[in-house]
Amino acid sequence: MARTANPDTPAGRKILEVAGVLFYERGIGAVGVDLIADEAGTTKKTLYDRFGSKDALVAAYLKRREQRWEEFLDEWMRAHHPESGLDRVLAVLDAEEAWWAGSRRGCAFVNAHAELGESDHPGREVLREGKLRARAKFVALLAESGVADAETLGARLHMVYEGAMVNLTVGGMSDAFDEARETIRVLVGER
Amino acid sequence: MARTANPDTPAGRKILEVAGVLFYERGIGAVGVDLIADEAGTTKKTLYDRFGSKDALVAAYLKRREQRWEEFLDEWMRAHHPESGLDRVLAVLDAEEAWWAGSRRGCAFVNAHAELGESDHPGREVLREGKLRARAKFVALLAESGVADAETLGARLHMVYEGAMVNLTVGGMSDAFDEARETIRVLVGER
DNA sequence: AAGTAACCATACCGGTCGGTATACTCGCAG
DNA sequence: CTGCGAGTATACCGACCGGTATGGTTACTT
Repeated sequence: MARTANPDTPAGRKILEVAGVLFYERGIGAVGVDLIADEAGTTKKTLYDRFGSKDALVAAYLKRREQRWEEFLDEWMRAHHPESGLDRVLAVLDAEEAWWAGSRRGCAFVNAHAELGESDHPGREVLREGKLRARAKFVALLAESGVADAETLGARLHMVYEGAMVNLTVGGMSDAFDEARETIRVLVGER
Repeated sequence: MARTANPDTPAGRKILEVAGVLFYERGIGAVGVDLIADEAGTTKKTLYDRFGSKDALVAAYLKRREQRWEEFLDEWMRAHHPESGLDRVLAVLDAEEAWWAGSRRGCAFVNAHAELGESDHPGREVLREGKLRARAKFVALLAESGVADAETLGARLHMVYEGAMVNLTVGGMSDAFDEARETIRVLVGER
């Protein structure tokens, strides 16, 4: 008797894939489990057999989203192989712009935070971890390039990066990422 | 026959006040009109007589929130009367920290954007305008102090400010505002 | 041959959602 | 005294919500 079901089956993967699109595009609360099951060509029964609850599916969606973004970023870095510390940081912004590709929905984690709030939802910890990992990525890129005080500078650059996302999506400022890149140039001290 | 009712009545004001707390604290989708009516000591009938629909009430909530924040900020400025351009900008961050006062729910506009998405909701324009006004505030504070290129610098500082909100609330980074103030000092060029 | 994991199909549950309907009271202005 | 705007109280509506129940079909394993 499997107390915690294994979601890694063909139907389970399809459900997670469909949920990934629907949750992000329409919001977590706005998408019902019936719709996800239908859209995935399966049934609610199977969804609950694989994931146990909607909350667990949401948590799986967030984890998967984080994982997919990191894979995307790694591949972007491999394809564009920026060399200087500054270029490597700026490449993260380029990758993020490409990652969204026109969607105005913004950061999935910020959106999820708005819907999950201060509850004890299993997905909440994923959000916090995701932002900490994003910050750590900036710090690591700077440290690899031998930048002094990478910790402090990385935190500042990450903050600019997060602000650009908000300004682009909520504020509709289409040049937010250009501004962010310029701001980062200033903070890194390029002249 | 009033096609668009006037919400500015005792019951209407009470409903808007209660909705302001509930929508922010629990999220727009998570709060039903029945709850708002109950909590306001009135009835759903009155709510619909005043506002016409939940969407309209949400839009009114967002407008009111924007207005209250600007009043709060003005009063904060009057009470603390910072003088230098830098101090005036930093005071906005101080005010924002005081404005939240411990809540981890984050920016009401960012949260609303997550729930309203790309629909044609009447509240969406309020969000975009709100962020533009926030940016304009930074620009104005710098321009008043005779800073050169206030437009560019103001946009950058505003971006840092928005990033700090995200990192504090979603990332749980409790020192986000301290980092933002330091980053702003660097960008303004204080030494 | 028996067991089991994975899956599909359908029906059902209690609860909540946004929104409407009906009918009544009160205070005030013409 | 009549009309009306503002308000209360309650009942109702169809739709949808997350979650469960029942039952049957494959296919692979032991």
